[in-house]
Amino acid sequence: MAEQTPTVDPITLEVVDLMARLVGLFHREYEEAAAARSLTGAQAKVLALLRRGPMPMRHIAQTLACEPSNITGIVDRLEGRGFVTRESDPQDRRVKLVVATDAGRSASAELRESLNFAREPLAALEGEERAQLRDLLRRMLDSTGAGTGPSSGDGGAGGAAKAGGGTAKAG
Amino acid sequence: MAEQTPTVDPITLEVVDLMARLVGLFHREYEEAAAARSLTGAQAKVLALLRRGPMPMRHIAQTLACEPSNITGIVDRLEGRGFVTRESDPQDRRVKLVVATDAGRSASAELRESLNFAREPLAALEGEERAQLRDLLRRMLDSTGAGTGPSSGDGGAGGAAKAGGGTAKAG
DNA sequence: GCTGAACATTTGACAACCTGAACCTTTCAT
DNA sequence: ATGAAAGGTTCAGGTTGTCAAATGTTCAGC
Repeated sequence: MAEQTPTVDPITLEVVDLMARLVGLFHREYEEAAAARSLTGAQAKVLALLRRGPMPMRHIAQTLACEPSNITGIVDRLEGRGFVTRESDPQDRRVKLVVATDAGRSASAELRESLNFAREPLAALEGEERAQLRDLLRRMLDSTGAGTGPSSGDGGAGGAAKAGGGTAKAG
Repeated sequence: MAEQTPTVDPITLEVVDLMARLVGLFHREYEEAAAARSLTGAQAKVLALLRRGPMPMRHIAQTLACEPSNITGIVDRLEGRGFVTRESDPQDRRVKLVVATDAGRSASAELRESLNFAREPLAALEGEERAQLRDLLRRMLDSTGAGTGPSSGDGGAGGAAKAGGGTAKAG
């Protein structure tokens, strides 16, 4: 906090700007792909998380950066459609493990494969450039220690964060 | 559908994965920064769009990829807090131009500057590497024709897309 | 000039997402 | 055994988003 950065590197600013547009693109693609399978974005994210195996609700909430009470509803709807089931953890009966059903797994897999995001914009780069990009991104992410865990797997379009009723009080 | 792409370039896959994590990070940061100023993500996005000048509601809806009726509500709340005003376009009285007030402009500017995302992960890169990253991202985005227009300016974290009631019918 | 199609915005109903506080059950330390 | 702590759920309340049906405005064609 002691450091004053009144004017940021102009290149940095532009990168942030590009990133914002990329985020927009990615987010849109993801929601559309989910909607095409009658899933909402949030439901798809949870389902994607479950591809690695059963997971306690609390862990889901942490990964998605939202309140646990929120997950309850999402899992309710997912369960109502037969995409997941709740099983209580024999180790700790407070915990409920959310498990993807076959339908859930295959829906998530389909969704992941339908994500054209990879092919479209990335096709504009040469092989070596892609490797360059990969290295740069990797270094950025490593620096933040933003590891959700093992990386490859979910195509989750990102965290949820505080937005709703709380701080923002409208007229 | 005719094209078979069973196995994508492994580097591409990894880039997509890294991108997804980055998108998540960015998204979260953006929402947090907005919440810190008592704004929701959607409100911040609209405000960011308005940094370039007044804009018809219809255009806002197009840029954010959502229904115009949705914008009505967001602008309502923004207006209720004195961040924007509605003025009818003298050229076409059907159109309402949304204009950011001084408060709105400065809130958006503050938000933009508070985005630590730039400093944190981007600090891990050298100056030249940042330029490299910028060029690569630029090429990716140009290829998709995802130009909202002149690029630099808004920090809008992206589109909205279908999520709600429509296709997803819960139990 | 008048009529009707097309457009921009709004309204209302409804579903999903999200937070925050209160509550229940289970676990664990004392 | 008792009480604090943790995992989930429920409930109330606000925001975002969709869709369908208004309302007001513009524009083409007659």
